[in-house]
Parts: sequence; C-alpha cells; structure tokens
Amino acid sequence: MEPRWLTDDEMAAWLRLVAVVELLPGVLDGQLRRDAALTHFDYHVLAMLSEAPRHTLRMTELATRTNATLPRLSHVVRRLEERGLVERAPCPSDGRATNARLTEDGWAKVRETAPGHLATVREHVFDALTPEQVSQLESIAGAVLERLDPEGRVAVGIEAAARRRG
Amino acid sequence: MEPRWLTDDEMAAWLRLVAVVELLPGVLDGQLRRDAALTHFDYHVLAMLSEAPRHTLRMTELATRTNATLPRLSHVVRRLEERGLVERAPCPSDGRATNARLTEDGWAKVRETAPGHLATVREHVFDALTPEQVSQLESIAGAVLERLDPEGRVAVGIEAAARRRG
DNA sequence: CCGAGTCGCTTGTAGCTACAACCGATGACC
DNA sequence: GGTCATCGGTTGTAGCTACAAGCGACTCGG
Repeated sequence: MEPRWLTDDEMAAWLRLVAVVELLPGVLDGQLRRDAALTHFDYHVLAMLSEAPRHTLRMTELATRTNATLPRLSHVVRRLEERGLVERAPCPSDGRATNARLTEDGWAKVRETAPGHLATVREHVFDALTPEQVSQLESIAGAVLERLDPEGRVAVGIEAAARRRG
Repeated sequence: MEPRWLTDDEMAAWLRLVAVVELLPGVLDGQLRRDAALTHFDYHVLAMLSEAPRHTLRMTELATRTNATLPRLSHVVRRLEERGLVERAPCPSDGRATNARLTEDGWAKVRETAPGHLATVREHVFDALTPEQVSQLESIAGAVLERLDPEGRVAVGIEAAARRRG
C-alpha cells in the first residue's frame, strides 16, 4: 500500500495543528482548575446548561452539545452533582430519560468563572489572530468538523450557543 | 470584573475549534488503536524517533518534539520498551541523560502503520480543505502556538520534521 | 575537593476517559 | 397482553495523564 504522502505545506500545517490540539486542552484545564477547580469539560457542561431554558437539558442533548459520549457525561454529571453544582431528576414524560439542571450554586459558579475563562481564551487564541483569520478559522474548523462528525450532531450546539449572553 | 465578551464571529469560531480539539484526538486514537494497538501519542513518539539520526533521541529532546511533559513521556516510553518497540540506554557523555532508540521491530511498526494513519489524516482533515485553507491553517495554528508555548520549544520539532520522508 | 543548586529522568498516586456490560423503560407488532 | 428490539442512562474496569516528590549526576563557587 503506497500512501499519498503529505506535501511540505500540509506537513507543516499538520504538525502545528497537532501541537495546538495537544497543548490547548492543558492550558484551558490549567486555568480553570487553578481558579475554579473545574475541568474545561466541566465548564463546558455548566455553560451549556446555563444557556438552556430553565437551565435544564436532557442528558443525551447535553452530551451532543458538549461533544461527549454518554458514559463520560454520566460520570462527570455525577461528580458535579456531588459538589452541588448540578442536580438530576427523572424526566416526567419519559421514564428512561434524565434531566440535568443547574443549581443556584452552579449558576453562580458559571458567572464567577466565565470572565477568567474568557480572558484565557482571548489571551491564547483570539489576541493572536486578525479578524480575517478568525473568519478563516471558522471555515476551516467547520469543514474539518463535518469530517469528524458526519452526523452533524455538534451543529445544534453551535447554533444554540451563538445567541449567547442571555 | 467585566470581561470583554466574544463577538459572534469569535464565538462561532471558538465553538468549532473546541469541537475539533475534542473530537480529533479520539478519531486519531481510534484508528491507530484498532489497526496498530498504538495511541496517537505513541505513534508520534515512534515517528519522531524514526526521523532522528540513528533513530535515537534524548528523552528531553523527544519530549519537546512530541509536545509532552517529561513524566508523561517516561511512562509511555517504558510501555513501548516493554513491547520491544523502543529501547533505552544511559547517555555515555552525560550520566543523567537517557537515550531512546527505535528497535528493528519499532522501525517496522512505523513503516507498516504510517499509510493507514496518513489516510486517516487526509480523510478527516486535508481532503476537507482547499490548498489556500491549508496555508491559512498553518499561519493560524502557528500564531496560536506562540501563545500556548511562549518558549517556542515546539518550533524545533516542526523544523526537524519538515524534511520528512528520509 | 566539597557543598549548594540545578538538571534529567523516574516513580507513585489521584483523577479522568474509553469501552463494554448492564438495566429498566418504551414502542412495535401480533 | 406478551414478546422482542431499541432507547436512555448508569456502572465497573482498565488504561492513560497530571502533579508532586524523589534520586543520582553534573556544575560552579569558594
């Protein structure tokens, strides 16, 4: 099997992309863990809940909006529940389903954590980019995303979060 | 503390980027684990060794080229050594240092694994992008990388791997 | 030399994720 | 109503990573 090798341009782009994918989670996790004792994924879960009507989402829906598998989400939500940031209740209309809801403490946590997190995102990503590059990044990441997630599960979450700052 | 919020464009780009960062490692790990019982990070380690003179690198140098911390690399190399893909030997010129070297089996593993991995990278990333976008991606990832890794440790590895296919 | 400080790396432990197995609830079908 | 496949979610276990501590080797000033 003779592979189509990568061109020099592709290889350069690939190595940089891999480095970003490797380092970015660590930076985001680091800041949030220091300042709020939260993983970036924890924060993502809380943020998605905070944008939902009544601060409530079904586990399955929450999983797609956080790009997570259901087992992973289940473990994380259990820990968040133990910390009093989230609570779970069986869905009245479907006995199988579970609704996750942000508690008062959880909502407060999101509000006090968001500024620091946003500052980190700005500092490490957007302050390094021109407005033109931001738009290019959106196109590129969107195109790659369609290959990574053919069913387009993620697209829903993006649309929902676009009308942020509720 | 009043944060500078993200613009709509920035938020859209950010959510897509986060999704890529979340999903890409899983896709890469998945293919390599199925086909070669390797993590993407394992593969990265083997690939960097395969490009080095005499298939040998110092642990510290290998860590910078794989964007890893030294403890992480140490654990991974120990496992690879147990599988006979890599071997370690104390550096003759510096008693503190350790040299990691690809074994014959490790070199064979890289050669038989590379085509499938490259196909995955093409399929999920570069086939979705125009040549222009590839070049934009290189600039964008490079700019972000400078913020994530101020000391520029990673730059060395990029330069070294640019002259690939040796 | 010799002691303090640093370097290069390893080890131990806690915590998170992936994968697979599992379980009750639901719906389709007869 | 009973059976079966599927859905929505949880739990258990193995494996990897991060963080902190530790340890020998080097260096440099006195």
